[in-house]
Amino acid sequence: MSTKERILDAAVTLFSLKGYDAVSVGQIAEAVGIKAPSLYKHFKGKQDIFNAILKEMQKRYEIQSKELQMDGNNAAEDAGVFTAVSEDMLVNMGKRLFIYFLHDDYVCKFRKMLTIEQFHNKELASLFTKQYVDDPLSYQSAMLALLTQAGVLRQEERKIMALHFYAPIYILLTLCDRQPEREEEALQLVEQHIKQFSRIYQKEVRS
Amino acid sequence: MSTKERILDAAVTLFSLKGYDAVSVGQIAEAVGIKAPSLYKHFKGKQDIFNAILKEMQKRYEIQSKELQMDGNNAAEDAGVFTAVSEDMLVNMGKRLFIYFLHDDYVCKFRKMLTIEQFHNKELASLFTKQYVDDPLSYQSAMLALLTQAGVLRQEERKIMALHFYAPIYILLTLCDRQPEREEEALQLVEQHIKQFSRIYQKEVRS
DNA sequence: GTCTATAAGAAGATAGAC
DNA sequence: GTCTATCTTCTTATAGAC
Repeated sequence: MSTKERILDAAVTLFSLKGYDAVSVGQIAEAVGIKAPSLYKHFKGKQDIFNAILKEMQKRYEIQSKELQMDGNNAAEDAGVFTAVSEDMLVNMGKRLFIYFLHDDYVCKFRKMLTIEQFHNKELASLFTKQYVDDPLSYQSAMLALLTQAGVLRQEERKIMALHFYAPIYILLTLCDRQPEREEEALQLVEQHIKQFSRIYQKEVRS
Repeated sequence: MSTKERILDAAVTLFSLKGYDAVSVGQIAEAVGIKAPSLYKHFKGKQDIFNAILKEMQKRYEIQSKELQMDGNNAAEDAGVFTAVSEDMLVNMGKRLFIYFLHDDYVCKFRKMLTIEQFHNKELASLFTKQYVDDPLSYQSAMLALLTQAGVLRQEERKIMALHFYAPIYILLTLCDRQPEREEEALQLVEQHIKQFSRIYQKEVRS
């Protein structure tokens, strides 16, 4: 790992814990194992480091989006076939999403950093909403629409259905960001949530 | 309004926008219309101002909790009577909760401040979770249990049911904190969400 | 690319006049 | 209770030696 990368890594770690303003260039340098002035050979300044993190993260996000969409298309194709096991499919999908978002080191730190900095300017606010609200909702919406068309789930408003699927996962994820000691509890709730979600949205079998 | 109160007001406004570390004592003083050293006649220091905001907000929260519980008990008693209009009752309750949380000036600023500072220490993390996750969930859970017992809603896991009711409201609330321009859209989604929530959780009338 | 030395400014906080 | 003046420390950033 190059020094430039190590600086970004140390910076995102500190920013995710204390926020941009509470972290000094000296602290970043110390975490890397160099002195503050050496850092200016790699970046123009503190803001430049922050921008580099943003740029790097957006690059990773785009790559990850494409991969997820591929998985999604596969999962969606599966949905048509395995109508019976749709609950397990949803549970696995949800848990996988949850664990990935929670345990991927860079993703996790970046999310915390954005959480702290989201009110700082409009671009950061938009970025947060895009990555953690709009994109997940539109992705889940598309997936759930396929399950509806396949006749597995009830015909309900798609967007709201996606909200019912994603919002509980989101609130539990942000809970874990804040209190990692409650991760096990949260993971169980995610599982329970999805099971109950598929139960209540299932097409009723006449009793 | 006393100078002490005006300092707290200016401080919470600035903290909710930029976070504790990005705000200087001088900026707070300027917002109040005094010079920085004058501020030290009212508070021991910057941290003391922050603590006072915290204390004040917890006082208000406890008062508000008691009031809400009273409303809740009333609403719950109503629930047994008006089984037919339970959907409207839920919609009104949800929208009222949403609008109160979103438009009460101090509540709103304090929530943003806590959002920014939640990772700073364990007490702030616990406080955030209590006020915006655990307490609302346990309150909603109690209310929904009464609707279940009254035979209006299906018998499902209470905690998850509360999560399905509250999580969408929570995610839309945090969206509005970040992007107030999307408030109208969010409010419509809240309404749609609750209507769909009561539809899918309703005891099925045999077709 | 790393270091030491250092500039230039802002920060939190105190002393003491009024 | 407010002010000016001041202290000390920390901050970002640069200059220049190695």
